[in-house]
Amino acid sequence: MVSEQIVERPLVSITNVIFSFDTVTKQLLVLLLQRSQAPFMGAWGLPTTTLRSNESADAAALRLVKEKLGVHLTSNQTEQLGTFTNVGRVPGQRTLALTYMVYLPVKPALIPGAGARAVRWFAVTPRTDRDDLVAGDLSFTGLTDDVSAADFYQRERGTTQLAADHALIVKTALQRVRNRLNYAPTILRVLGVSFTLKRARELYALLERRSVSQIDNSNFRKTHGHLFEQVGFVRGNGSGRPARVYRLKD
Amino acid sequence: MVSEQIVERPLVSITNVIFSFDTVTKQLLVLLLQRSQAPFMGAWGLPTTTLRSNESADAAALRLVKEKLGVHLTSNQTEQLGTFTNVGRVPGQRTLALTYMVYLPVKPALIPGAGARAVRWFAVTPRTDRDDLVAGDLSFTGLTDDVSAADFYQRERGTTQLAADHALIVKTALQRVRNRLNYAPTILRVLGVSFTLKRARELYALLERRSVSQIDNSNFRKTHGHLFEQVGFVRGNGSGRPARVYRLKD
DNA sequence: ACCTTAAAGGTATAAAATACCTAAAACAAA
DNA sequence: TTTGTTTTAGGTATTTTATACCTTTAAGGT
Repeated sequence: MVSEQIVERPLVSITNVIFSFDTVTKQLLVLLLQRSQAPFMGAWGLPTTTLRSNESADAAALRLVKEKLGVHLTSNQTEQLGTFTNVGRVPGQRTLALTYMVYLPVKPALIPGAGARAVRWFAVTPRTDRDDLVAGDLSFTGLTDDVSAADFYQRERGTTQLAADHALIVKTALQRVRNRLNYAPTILRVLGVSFTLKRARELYALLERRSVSQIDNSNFRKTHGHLFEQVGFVRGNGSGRPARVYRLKD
Repeated sequence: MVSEQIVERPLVSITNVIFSFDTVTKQLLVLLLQRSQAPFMGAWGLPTTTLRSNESADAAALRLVKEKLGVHLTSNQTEQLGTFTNVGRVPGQRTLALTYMVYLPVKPALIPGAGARAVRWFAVTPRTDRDDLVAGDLSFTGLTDDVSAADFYQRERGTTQLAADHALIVKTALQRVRNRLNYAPTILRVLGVSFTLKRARELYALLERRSVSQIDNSNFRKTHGHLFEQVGFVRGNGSGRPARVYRLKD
């Protein structure tokens, strides 16, 4: 456990892929901020902090959300994604990234804090062969689907790309989210603690790169119904019968 | 990325769950060693080393295998499992564990190295509600299936248990291995670069807690055949038609 | 020649997923 | 009260996939 040989200890950072949902435009969002410090000054990247001696990585991920967005979350709204340790991933000090996925049940107002020139929600925009992150005039190609992690670090990366290996981290996150859709769709937490099946189908459609109409209401209940449980009714949200409200089981 | 605030940096360790297979007894094995140093002196635990400044965590996991077993592996025989960061997981210095799963295609002879009083292969022994690790007179209860990670650190742990949170790590590894059986059964690498479908079914039976006869040969080909590709024939290994040899696709 | 074991194919049934449909419920607005 | 809208909640028919079970052949051993 504790090998007493002297090694220079790396800096341990926590990096979050924070997901939210825009109920108006029906877009899945990821939070990026524009760095105002070296390294990667001016570049857009994922929110990051440094692990403190008295907190677990999970706690640090929650603290990071609190600091950047003022939102207090509990641990079932985060999931460990992976640890990125490539030696050259950040210039200067050796830095490890312990990464987490965070599902925000609200879409809070954004105020650039310390270390950030700007902060924005980027819409996850699935293309046929990749995902893009789009916010108005700004756009990042998450990563082409078929590029392996090993290849990623070999590539030249331009100034119009995300800081460090954050494109790889986002790609990994989306992969994980898609894998889980059929047995543990925790991404649905971005819809709030409870949600209608309509909304759930919209999110599935987006991530599975198909249109909402391609996901049959009746069949969706049959195949995914066991993942949800009912909590009550919604207030009439317009015309038509109000949709029933569900939450994730377990 | 680099927050310049002064924090005490944790020790970053690499911990491996090394799997192998005994072709005679048809047992899935995990390597444990008995520690000869504090902390947890005398306790059995997973092989661990400290991350060096000039290597990635993946490289360190491979180095650890080389140091403990003298076997040189390449990166497609390891997979990141997760990072364990609970503040109290190790007494003394704050220590993070970056954990990997390693699939050994051979079962090398064991020599206790530095820091170890003994080293042994433990058979993964599935029970109805848990898995045990068994080596002759020694036995450890991996962990009861229904104990969550959060609960794990709350519990009192006796001296007859694995060091630190290694029981939790092993449990997590077995969970992962089982999840992947139907789409990416990398655990089959313990059978070597190539293997017969008979052997594959034996390993599936073990992990799915059923008998080999319950897994129909013909059906197994139909449902899992797409995961394998043929490489040739084996030499006659006894009586009967020699089994064809396959390897994992992709 | 005979035994053994895996390969390689088959069929019949069961279970799951999908396409498509109907009727009722619950509201808003005319 | 009637009409329109949208979801609920159920249905059936078809297709696909998984499972149980069986037969024949291949390729070795003795």
